[in-house]
This record gives sequence, structure tokens and C-alpha cells, in this order.
Amino acid sequence: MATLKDVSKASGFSVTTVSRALNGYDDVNKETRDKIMNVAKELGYSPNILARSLVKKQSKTIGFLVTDLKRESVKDNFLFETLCGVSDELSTLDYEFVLLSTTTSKQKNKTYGQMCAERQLDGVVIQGLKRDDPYLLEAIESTVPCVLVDIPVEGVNTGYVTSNQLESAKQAVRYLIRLGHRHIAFMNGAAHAYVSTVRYDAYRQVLQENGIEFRDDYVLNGDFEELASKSAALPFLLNHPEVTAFFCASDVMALGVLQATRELGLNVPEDLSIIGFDNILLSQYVSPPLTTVGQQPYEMGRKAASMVVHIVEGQDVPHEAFVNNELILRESVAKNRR
Amino acid sequence: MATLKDVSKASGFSVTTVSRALNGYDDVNKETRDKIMNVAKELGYSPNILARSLVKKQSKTIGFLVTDLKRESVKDNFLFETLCGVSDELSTLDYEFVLLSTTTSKQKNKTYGQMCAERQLDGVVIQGLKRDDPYLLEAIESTVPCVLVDIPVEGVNTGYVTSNQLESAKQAVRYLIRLGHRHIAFMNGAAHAYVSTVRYDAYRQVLQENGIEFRDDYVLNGDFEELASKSAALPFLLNHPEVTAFFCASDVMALGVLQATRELGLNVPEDLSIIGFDNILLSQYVSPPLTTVGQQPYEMGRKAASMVVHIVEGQDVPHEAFVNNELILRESVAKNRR
DNA sequence: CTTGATTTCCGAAACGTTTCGGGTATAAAA
DNA sequence: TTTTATACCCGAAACGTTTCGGAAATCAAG
Repeated sequence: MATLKDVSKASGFSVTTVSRALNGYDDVNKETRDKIMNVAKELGYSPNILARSLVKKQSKTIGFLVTDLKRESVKDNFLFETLCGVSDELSTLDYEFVLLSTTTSKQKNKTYGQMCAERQLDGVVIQGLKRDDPYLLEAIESTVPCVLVDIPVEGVNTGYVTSNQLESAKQAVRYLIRLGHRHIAFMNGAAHAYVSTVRYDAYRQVLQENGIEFRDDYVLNGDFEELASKSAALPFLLNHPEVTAFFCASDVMALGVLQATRELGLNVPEDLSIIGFDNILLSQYVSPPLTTVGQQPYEMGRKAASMVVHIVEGQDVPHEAFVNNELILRESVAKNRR
Repeated sequence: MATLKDVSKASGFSVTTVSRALNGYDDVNKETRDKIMNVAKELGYSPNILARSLVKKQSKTIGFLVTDLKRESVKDNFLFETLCGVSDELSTLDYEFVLLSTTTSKQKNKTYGQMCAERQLDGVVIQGLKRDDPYLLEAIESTVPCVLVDIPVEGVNTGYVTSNQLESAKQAVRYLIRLGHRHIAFMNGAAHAYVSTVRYDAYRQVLQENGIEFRDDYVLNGDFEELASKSAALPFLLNHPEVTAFFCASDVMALGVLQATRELGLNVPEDLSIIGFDNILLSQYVSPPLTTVGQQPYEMGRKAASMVVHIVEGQDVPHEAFVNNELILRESVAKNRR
């Protein structure tokens, strides 16, 4: 591959001048610039990004950090969508994009700081770390800018993009109540996930504001998994024929509840209304199509990417961004007839 | 961040020795190696990959090249799954992974070769390029190793991984015939896609081997899109009440056909049997669940990644790999009752 | 005591850039 | 004419590694 030196020799100008010409500095004659440009094109020169990054001490690449990107992640189009958003935005901003997938075992070998330092990452966007993940703490302390999606922690070098989680969750529960449901169960996800706690809060608050007694035994744990959710819902539905609606902290868990109803011979939405969260691809194809509150991961990815490069480039931008969720009405919810 | 020089100063040994110690060369005393190791750990040293790559002229990173990774790709879990496979395998092989998403407009600015040279990519795995994509030709000519998924082109530096496309497609059509279907339509994808041509071939061959006349007007074009497929199927089904089965070159197109049947008030599989291709996530959740031939993109990704690093490292490995497709029987196909 | 081998270390060059601090003309101003 | 400004160019150092070639010290053998 042609290097600067090659272009220098072939054009008769010094390496310095060639570099400056190619980079658009204005202290080089129009004529010689053209000459150099031509030679460069002829030789098929393209700059070695590694060398450049080395001296400039910035790589123009952003890392996208996810945990446990493996076979199972495949169901998770949320992850994929934000990835697409990040990639898209970054490519328009002319930044590179490397995918960093960590596992707990890997974290022992390499700290977050090392990971960034090794590749000279300019910034990173982080998605799906647990709240107590050591990498998360490191990331927040670190001097390399990062923005978190769905984890609201702000700092000098840290921003986040999230959605109106609480409001949209409340909206969902209110919707159920407006349709006459009084006995509403809640399928919670992993307790240490941020989104879990706010959806839980939304559930409790709306119950309270409507004068409905909160019952501890109405909240189950589905661990964000279809199977776990189903297993939890099965005995619950048997023991609690009075509940007419289920608010689930994620669509996959809603799917689990749906399966449970099938096994019990219950009809959705006649016997049980179900609301999910996420608007995953499946939710509109399942039968009945799932009423759910939809996130916009692609948008979040884009905003996160955009924010992180703005921070990197020292621009004074807000370190938080929101994208709106919205309740998507489909067919898994009906009026309470009892 | 601590550099080699820092460790050198702190430990009292030369940069050379420190480098050799840390890299496990055997011409350094056990004692001094330990000392150096300790100092390095204390200082939190980690090597600058950029600098290393620069001098070693290899970056230990593999590119994953896809076209048009954007909002719409989101439905495409095939892409995502191979991505997961690639990422997974690469991380166990201790290689980096950068995502390269190209668009036709971008290709004008930068050739494939430049793209590789800039980042000093050691190799690339390519997915989803059209057969006539200029990048594809460049890639094959290029000296940087690449392996293609689902595009069988072999070369010195080029390998591919594909599945038993033809056989599995044939199997699907044979299955329909065995169930008594004689009027079988074929929903084709984009004509220039490799997979399209082989599925088309499979269709024709099996028809012939069973003495069924091939009819030109029985093959439609759905362009691998749900909507296009639906629009094509709608008038076709009206005009051809005699066809009892549809073989679709992809699941998304099968979904399109399915929608068309709904609109026409036809029942699947009683009035029309449908077979798809890909086993996308949706196919098992749709109603009725789709009979389809399943690919294993995750496996393909892994094998592709593995092959490319083997080629990069000069090992003498086969430049082709297969992963098996299999016909997945679900509920969108029934015996022909007419 | 010499010679030769072995062990352990290091200086310096190289990778391909960018950039700092000039330098040399030529033109404009005094 | 001399000074000052301007336009254009370049040498050399730096970024953080690896590696080539050799040097010094130690040890075994002759």
C-alpha cells in the first residue's frame, strides 16, 4: 500500500507538505496541492488510520459495549436495533465503530480502562449492563466519555439516553384501570435492572392514585425470560382467579404469561388482559397481537452515538436525551366484564 | 496511560527487555521477568494495540462487511445472528471485530481495498452483498483474506461458508409434492441474489423429476420483502385458484403470502400450503406457525470467522465450509385434499 | 589462560503519520 | 534601499511498539 513517503517521492514534495496538502491546510499552493492530489490518487494512497491515531492520540472510533452477546441474544432485537442506530449515526459522523462484548469472565482479565486504552477508544456507548456491573462503575469514573442507554447516570464525561420510562409505564397501568380492571398483577424482571425498578414504581403509584390496594403477592418475578415468566404465571393464575389483567415489564415475559394462559385454557383478552413492554418484533405477530408500550431503540442508539461524539469533541451538549415511548394498542387487552 | 517506557523507567530495564519480557520471549531472566511483570501490573500497563499493529503490520482485527445496515435491517435476525456468531468466535480467537456497513453511495468514495488498508484489516467476512456488487469483485481480487457467507466463490485468499442450499430447497418442494400438491407456485426473491437462483433451480428440478410441468406464470417476484410479496400474491391467488401450495424463497415473503391469504379469506393450510425459507424468529410465532427450511446463521458466522483467521494465519484449511439446513415442520402445510 | 558457547540484556531503527518550529523566497511597505 | 509581511515549503521529532544485531558477562571446555 502506498504511504505518504511514496507520494512524497513521486511528487517531489516533502512528506510534510504532502501531508498538509492532503489534509487541506491552507499553507500550500493550489498548484502543488493539485499535483499532490493527483499523484496520491494515482498511487491509490489512503492514510493509515493506525499511524494517524497513534500520533493524534485519538482514534475516531467509538466502542459499543454490550454484555454477553451470544447465541441467546438473538431474540433480543432491542439490542440489534440500538446497534443499527449507533452504527448508522456513527457512519454519518465519520467515526469507526467497534463492537465490544464482555462477559464476566473476561472482565477479570481486563479492566474497562484497559479496554479503552488499548484501542484508544475516543468514547463508548454502553447498553445492557447490570446496575452493579463493575464495568459500569469504572465507566463512570473513567475519563473516556461514555453514554449509557437506559441507565440514567450523569457525569462530566458521562451522559445517557433513556425514554420516558415512568410515564409510559404508568400510562399502561392507567389504561388497564380505565378499562375496569382492579386486580392487576405485575410481572417483574431482574430486580437489579434499572428498568425493572421504574416499572415497578409506576405500577405501585398508579394503583395508589386510583385507590387500589397494592398486594405483595401480585408481583411475580419472570427474570426477563419467557420460560421463567410462564412458570411463575402458571401457579399464580390458578391461585388467583380474581386477577383479570397482567402488566409485564417486558414483552418476552408477556409472551410467557400468554403461554401460561394457553396451557390453562384461558382466553386472551376475554379472561385475562395482558400488556407488555418493549414492542419487540414478535409482539405484533403473536396471537393475539400484544398491546405493549413501545420503545424506539434505533432512535436511542442514534442519539447515544451522536451524544458521545459531541462530548468527545468537546461540544457543550446536554448530557441527557429522551426518546418517547408510546402505548401501542393491539388486541391483548379488553374491558373487564366481571 | 502507562507505556512501555514508563515500565522501563520504573523497573530499571530497557524498553526492549520490558517488551520481550511481557511478550514471553525466553531470552530474559526469570527473575527480571517477574520484576517487570509486577511493575507493569502496578502501573496498570496495557499495550497500545495501535502502535503494535503499526509495526507488526497486522492489526488482529477482522471486519464484518454488510450492506445497508440501517433501520430496516432490524427485521433481519439472520444478519444479527451471523453477527453474533462472528463476534463470539472472534473473541475466543482473540481478534478484534469492527463492523463495516457500506452503502452504494459510500462505495464511490472509498474502494474496498482502501477500506481494508486504512484500518489494516487482517481479514474480512462478508455477508449479504449482491452478486454484482463492485465490492465483491474487489474483495475476491484483493490480497486480504475474506470469507463470504452464502456466496460460494473460492480463491487463494477467499473462502466461503454456505449451507446445503440446493438440497434443502429441493427437500421442501419434494415435501409438498409428497403431500399431493401438483400446482405449486414459487415466490422468488431478487433475481441477482445467489440464494434466489439456487432456490429457483431446486424448484424447477424437483418439478421436473416428478413429471410436473413447469409454468412460467407460477413464479412470482417478492423481492425478499413482505409487502412486495403480498402485492404479488394477491392477484395471483385470485387468478389461479388451482394452486394449492406456495414455496417461498424466504420467510418474510412467506409472511407476505400469508397476509394475502388472510385478505382473501383463504385458510392456511387448508386452502393453501405455504413453505418458507430461513426460519426467522417470527416464523414460529405467526399463526399458523410456518413450515420452513431453517438455516443456522449463528453457526455460519462462527465458521466464517474461524476460517478467515485460519487463512490469515497461513494455516492450510479448507476454503469452504457447510452447515446443514433442515426442513422444520410446523403447521402451514397440509395434505392436498382436492 | 584461551576459546567458544550460552545467557541476558540493550541501542537503534523502523512502522506511517502529524506537527512544531523554523526557513527561503517574493511582494508590499517604509 | 531596507524592513516587514506573506506565501509556501521542509527537517526533525514525536506517538508506542517490535525487532535486528550485537555486547557484556558468565561458564564450560580445551
